[in-house]
Amino acid sequence: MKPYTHPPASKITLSAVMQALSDPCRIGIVRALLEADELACNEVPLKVSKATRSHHFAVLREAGLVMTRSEGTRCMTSVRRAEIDKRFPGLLELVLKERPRNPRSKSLR
Amino acid sequence: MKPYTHPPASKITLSAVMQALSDPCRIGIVRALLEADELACNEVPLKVSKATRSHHFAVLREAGLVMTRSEGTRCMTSVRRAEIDKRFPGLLELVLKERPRNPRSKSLR
DNA sequence: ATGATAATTCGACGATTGTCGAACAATGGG
DNA sequence: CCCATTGTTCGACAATCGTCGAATTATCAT
Repeated sequence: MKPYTHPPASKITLSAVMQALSDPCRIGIVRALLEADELACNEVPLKVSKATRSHHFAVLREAGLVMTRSEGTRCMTSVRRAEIDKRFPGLLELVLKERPRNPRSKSLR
Repeated sequence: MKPYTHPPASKITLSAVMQALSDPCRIGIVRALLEADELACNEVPLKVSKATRSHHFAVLREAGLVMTRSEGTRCMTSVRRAEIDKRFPGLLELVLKERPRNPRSKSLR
């Protein structure tokens, strides 16, 4: 099993969070997580390899935006909603409101 | 003189804005601008060269966060507050609330 | 045990980024 | 007209980033 590490809420910085959300792919991940509450890496529709997917999840995790617990062979990830809402009120609403620019594309980027 | 170009509000994307704010230096610029309403590049206290400073302002401008008008030899820059507030409500408040982390102070509150 | 499934780790790669000094351009003041 | 002030632009550089395939680890089901 993997010992996922998550920074404490007090260590989460605005710039790190912004950096994590600077990639449209990761914005899509966070939005999907917000809408589904909890998802395995697998279940987020992305057009990237699983290596890249894993990388994006790690970036979000290290920025403090998401929390991952491993369940069997899957890794269930969810947004640290309460903590983020408390520290950066309104931020997650921005992500939720952001609709993909291209109405043609169902999966993000 | 240079014709500063600014993207229309409709072209401003969340990821571009996040990317622009992913640098602590640029977060500092935006906060200073929010507090002062309008500033010349010169007047923002930064520890970087003027070339880098100019670069940061360009990034913020191209992301749609700020607006620059040239007045004499100075370039006066301000946050596009109304447009950003409308498109990304709450975002600028996050920047304003973010206090620079002082390593000396244990608990802010 | 064997195999299937899920995710991480490991190079590697091109692209982008933040930084700088130096050169350049535009303006206003004597 | 010269010159100081203010920004921009131009390489250049190291560092980081997003991406991938391949190898690896971990877990579950048979």
